[in-house]
Formats: sequence, structure tokens, C-alpha cells
Amino acid sequence: MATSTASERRAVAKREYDAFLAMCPSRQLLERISDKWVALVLAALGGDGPRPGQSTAGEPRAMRFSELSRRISGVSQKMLTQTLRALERDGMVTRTVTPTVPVTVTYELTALGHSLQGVMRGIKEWAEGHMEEVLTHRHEYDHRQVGAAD
Amino acid sequence: MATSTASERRAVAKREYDAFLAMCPSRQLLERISDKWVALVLAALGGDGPRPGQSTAGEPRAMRFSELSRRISGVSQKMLTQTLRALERDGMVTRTVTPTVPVTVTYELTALGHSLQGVMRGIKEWAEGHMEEVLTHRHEYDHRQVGAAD
DNA sequence: CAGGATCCAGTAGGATACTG
DNA sequence: CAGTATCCTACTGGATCCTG
Repeated sequence: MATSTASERRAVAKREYDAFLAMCPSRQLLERISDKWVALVLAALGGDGPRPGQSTAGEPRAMRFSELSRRISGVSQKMLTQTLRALERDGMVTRTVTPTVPVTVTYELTALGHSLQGVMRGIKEWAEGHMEEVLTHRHEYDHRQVGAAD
Repeated sequence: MATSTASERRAVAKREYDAFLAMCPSRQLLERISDKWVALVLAALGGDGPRPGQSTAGEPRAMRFSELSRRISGVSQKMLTQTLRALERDGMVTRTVTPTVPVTVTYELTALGHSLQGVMRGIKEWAEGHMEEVLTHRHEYDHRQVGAAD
């Protein structure tokens, strides 16, 4: 509310906000971004993952709605729209409408979105990279249930 | 299953698994860990966040069920149990039962869990650190709806 | 093509009560 | 203390239909 600069406020915020507290706004933000679709949309816009053909992987990139929809297999258009709206509202992506014959809409990461993507990329890559290990643990765990009682 | 080393398998996995694919196991793993409770439990066990009093912040630490429950405000015991079970099954945490008078159960991060926690910590901190910025964007966005039609 | 509006099933998740 | 079991609500999210 005061006339402090953004950097000033943010420095304070780091100490003020605590996601461990149920009532803290940062808790809601954590819930928002702790979402598989958010992770995948950011990853897609961030140029993450194996792309068919060569590409400027790792570079942020504007993508159309249908393009995103194809890339993130299994996402419904409702969820995609919803996720994009939320990300736009939070200032993570920009939505650009080009009034062509059938309208063209592109989404692109903002600086803020890109900073989050950097962090989220780690999550997705961790999941992909530790899959085997986790699968092994699950197998073991499930067998301990039916197996020996020790 | 084979006799390859963990690092060998992981190197392959990195290329095999793709969370963009709906059917890929890594997608399910991404869904699992893209959960606010997972993030908070890992953060708690990882010694994250401002702790009342001084503490060995940043160091993994064994915590009791009730302790976790208190630390993560707003979590129901059902969700906490469920989250801990899932994390245990996936090999992220160990559950230790000490047969004292009222039984004592402690949870602790495994090496695997700790590696994930390192990544997740970024998410939580990002949320706490960029709260102001996001709040500002939301405010702007919401006002564009009712405000001038440009 | 991009997405709003609806309907509706499935499930996440809270409240409560009981147990070793 | 550290759960398990049950009930029940509310929201998630998919499918479908419709519009600019």
C-alpha cells in the first residue's frame, strides 16, 4: 500500500509470506502452481522436452492454443483454457489475439512466467529422471504388504 | 530389474520418459508430486521455512506425525496420512515406529526424497517470493474486466 | 480456430467417530 | 499419539454443444 518500490516490497515479502500458514496468500499461490497442467503448460511454452525435429529447445516460444493442446496430450480444452486464463491473470503468460480469418491466438511466457518455468522445469525433469527409482520403490512397498510379515 | 547401475538406468530414463505424453508413467508421477501437500510435507521434513526459535534450518529432520500436523497448518489428518503413505511408497520418506507407551512414529526424508525436496523448495520459495508481483497482476487483470473497454 | 456455457460423473478432501 | 474407517459435500475436470 505504501509507496515503497517493488524490490523493497519483495524483499520484505520473502520474510512475510509463509506457505506453511493456511491463511497466507502464498499458500493459495502454491496450490495454484502445484498443478500438473500448470507444469506442463509452462514446460511447453518454455520450450521444454523432446520436440519432434530439431528446435530451439529451452527458448521461450509463442504457441497457439491448438498447438499447446496437441503438445500436452490428454488435456481437455476446458482445462487448457482454464489454466491459461489463470496464468494470464497471474501475469505468467501473455495472450495475443491476431484478427486473421479464423482468429489466431498465441500465448507466450512473460518474464515472471519464465522465472517460474525455470523452477518448474526441475519438477518435470525430476519426475522423468527418477521414474525407474520410484517404480522400484513402489514395487517393493506393494510386495511388503502381501509378503513376509517382517 | 536388470543388473545395470542406477545411474545407467537413470540416464536412459531421462530420454525414455516424457511427461507430455498422457500415457507415460512420468506423467502420473508428475501429478503425484504436483500437489500442495507433497510440497509442504517435503518442505517441512527438509527443514524449510522460518522455524520458531533458532534451528538447523535446511537440514533434513525426522518429525513426528503430530509435529508435521502442527507445522503444516490446515492439513487434515486424512490428507497428511495419505500424503505420507504415498511418499513412503514412492521411497521419498521413511516411516519409523518406536513402540513407546503411546506409540511414536517419525518420518524422515530418504536420499531420493531429499533430492526432490531440493527442487520443490524452489517452488515454495518462488510462491512466497513473488506473491506481491502476482497479486499486482491479478489486481490489474481483474480491473481490466470491469474497467475501460479500451 | 479459439473458447464460452452446460451438464454431469468422479474424486478430492473435510468432519467425525473409533482403535491399538 | 497415530492412525483407520465412514460419511458426505464440493469442486475438479471431461464431454458435448454452441458461437464469433
